[in-house]
Amino acid sequence: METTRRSRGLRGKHESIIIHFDYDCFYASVFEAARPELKFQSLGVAQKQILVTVNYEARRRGLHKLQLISEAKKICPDVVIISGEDLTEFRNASKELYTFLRSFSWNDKVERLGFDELFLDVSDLIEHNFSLLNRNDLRNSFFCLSRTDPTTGFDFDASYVAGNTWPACSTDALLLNTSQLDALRLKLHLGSHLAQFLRKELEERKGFTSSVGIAPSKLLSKLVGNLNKPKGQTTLMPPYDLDGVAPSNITSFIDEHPIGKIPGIGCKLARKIREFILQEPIGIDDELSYGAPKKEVLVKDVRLHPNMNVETLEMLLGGPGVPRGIGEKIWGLMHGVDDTNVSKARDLPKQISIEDSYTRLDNFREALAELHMLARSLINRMHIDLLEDELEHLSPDDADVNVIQPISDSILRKKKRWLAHPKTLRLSTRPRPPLNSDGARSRTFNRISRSAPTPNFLFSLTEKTDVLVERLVTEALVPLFRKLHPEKSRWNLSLVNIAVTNMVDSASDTRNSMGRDISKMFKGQDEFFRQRRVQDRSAPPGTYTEEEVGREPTPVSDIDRAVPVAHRGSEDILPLSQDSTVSRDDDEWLFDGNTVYKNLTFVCDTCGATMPTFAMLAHCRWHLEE
DNA sequence: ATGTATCAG
DNA sequence: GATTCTGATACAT
Repeated sequence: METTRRSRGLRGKHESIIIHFDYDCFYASVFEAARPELKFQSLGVAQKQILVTVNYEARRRGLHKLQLISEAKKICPDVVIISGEDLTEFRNASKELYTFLRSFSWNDKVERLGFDELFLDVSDLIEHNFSLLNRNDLRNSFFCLSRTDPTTGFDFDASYVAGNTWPACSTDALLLNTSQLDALRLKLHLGSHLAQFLRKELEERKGFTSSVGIAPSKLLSKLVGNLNKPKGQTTLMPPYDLDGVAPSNITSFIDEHPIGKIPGIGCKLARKIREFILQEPIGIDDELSYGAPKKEVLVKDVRLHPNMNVETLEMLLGGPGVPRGIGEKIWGLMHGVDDTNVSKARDLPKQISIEDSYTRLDNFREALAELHMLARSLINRMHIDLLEDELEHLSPDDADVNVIQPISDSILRKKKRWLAHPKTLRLSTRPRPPLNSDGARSRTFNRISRSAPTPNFLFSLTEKTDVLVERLVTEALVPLFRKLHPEKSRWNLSLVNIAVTNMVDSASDTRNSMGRDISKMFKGQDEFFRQRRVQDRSAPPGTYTEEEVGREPTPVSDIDRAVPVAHRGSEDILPLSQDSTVSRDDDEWLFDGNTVYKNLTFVCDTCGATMPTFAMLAHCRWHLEE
C-alpha cells in the first residue's frame, strides 16, 4: 500500500464526488425555525456560562461561538439568550435533516458528523447523470434523481459550476469551449448543481440553510465548504494531479491552512507538530493570549520542512493513545489525501450518553439527586432512540377485542420492541483539577469511568419509569459511583456522565435483516460450532448436520422437546431479569428478538417453531424465501 | 470487557 | 487548553 502510493507520488484517487453539508449556526437555526421573529435579533444559545452558538445577526454585532455570556452581554446588551442544555430539539432536527438528505442517496453512503454536518457520497448519481449528458447541448441538461423514474429530477445548465469555485475565477468565462470540459470537470459541474438543488430543497422544505463543499474526498469537501459561509457552496476545481510538474489545486488549496485546521489533526497533534516546526515549546496559554501573538504554522511549512517525512511524523506523533500509522495518515492529510469512505447510514446510535456539569458537586446527597436526573433522562433517551412500534400478528384466539384492529384478514396489535440492546452501562465523572502547587503533577486524564453490564431490568416495558430510575440508580449507578469515589467526601466533581454503550442491534425488520444478523452471530461463535460439531455426528434423524445448514431451506420444529422454553420475543428476558433465583445471562444469548439458549434450543419469532440452534440459519432462510 | 485518550461539532 | 453536551473510534489491558 505504502509503496504503491509512493511510487505514484501520493496521488489520490479522484473517482468520488463527495458533498459536505454544514447547517448554518445549527442550534440557533433550530430556535429560529420555531420562532421566526428571532431571526432579526441577536440570538445566543447557552450551555452553562457560555454561548455555544450565536446566529449571524449576533455575529454582525461582534459575538462569536464559545463566548462567555458575561462577555457577550457587555458587547451586545440586547442579545437574546436561550438555554440549549437540553439537546432534544437539536437531535430531532438533526435526524430529520439527515433522513431528508438520505432520501436522495442511491448508495446510502450518508455519514453524520455531529448534529450539524453530514457527508454524501454521490458518485453513483453523478456517474449516472454523466452518462446521460448531451455534450452538444450542456445548457439544457436534466439531472435525474431517481434510478427508476427518468422523469424525476431537475433542469440545469451543465456548462458551468453552480455556486462558488476554488480557485475563484476558473470557470464561467473559460469554459464555454466544450473541449475543455474533461470528465472530472463535468462531474464536478454535476455535483455542484446537485448540491445547489439539495441546499434549496433543504431550505424550502425544512427551513434550514447550509454551507456546502463539493470535492473528491471527505477531507477536501469539508475544507472547501468553509470558504463561503453562510448559505454558500464551493467546488474544488481541478487539476488535482499531485505527482507531476503540473500545479495541483489540491496542494495549493491545502497548503495555506494552519496545520491544526485540518480535520484529523486536533489540538494535541497540532501542538506537537507546531513545536517541532518552531523548535520551541508552546505555552499553555497559547492562543489569543496577551503578549505573544500566535505564530501560525501552515501545512506548507510542515510539508516542505527539510526533515519532514512519514517516519519523522510517526516518531513525533506516536505514543500512548495515538493510533499506529499516524505518520502516514497525517502525511497524507497534508497532501490532501484522504482515502476514508463515507460510511453507510445507520439508524441506531452506537452509544447514548447524558451528562451535566457543575461548579460544585462534593457531597453524596447532591450526587444522588443528579444521578436520578441523569438516569431519568437516559431511560427516556433509550425509549426514544431504541424502541419502535411493532405490529404484532395475533391469532384470533389470542385476540383481545379491546386492543386489536382487524386489517384485511390479519389481526394486528401495537407493541413496543427494542431495536437494540446496549450491553454496557458506564458512569463517568470529571474530578475538579486536583489543586497542586508542587510535587505531584495532575494527571493528563480529564474523565474517569467505571462500567458494568447493563442490568436487564432496564429493558422492561412494563415497569413504570419511576421504578426503573430508582433501580438504575440504587442497583447500578451508586455501586459504580462508589467504585469511582470510595472516599466519603474528598471529591469535588465538575461533571457527571452516564452512558449505555456496546449496542447490539436487533433486526429492524425480521425479513430483511435476519439473515445478515445470523451470519454475524455465527461468525463470532467458533466455540459454539466446535461443540455442536461433536454432537452433529450423532444427530437424530430429521435434524441437520452442519454442512446442511445453509443449503437445506426446510424448517425443523420441536426437536429439543426436553428443554423447556420459557420465553419468546424481545421482551423475553424481562421475567428472568426480575427473578433473582434463576441463573441467567450465562445461559442465554439475546438475539434478533429471539431468545437463544446456547447449545439448546432456538425459538423462531416468526412461526414459533422450536429447533436446535444449528438449524436456525436454514430455518430463517426458509422464511425469507417464503 | 474495561478504562483512557483523541478526534469531531 | 478550557469552557458545553455529546458521539465515534482506537489503544492498552
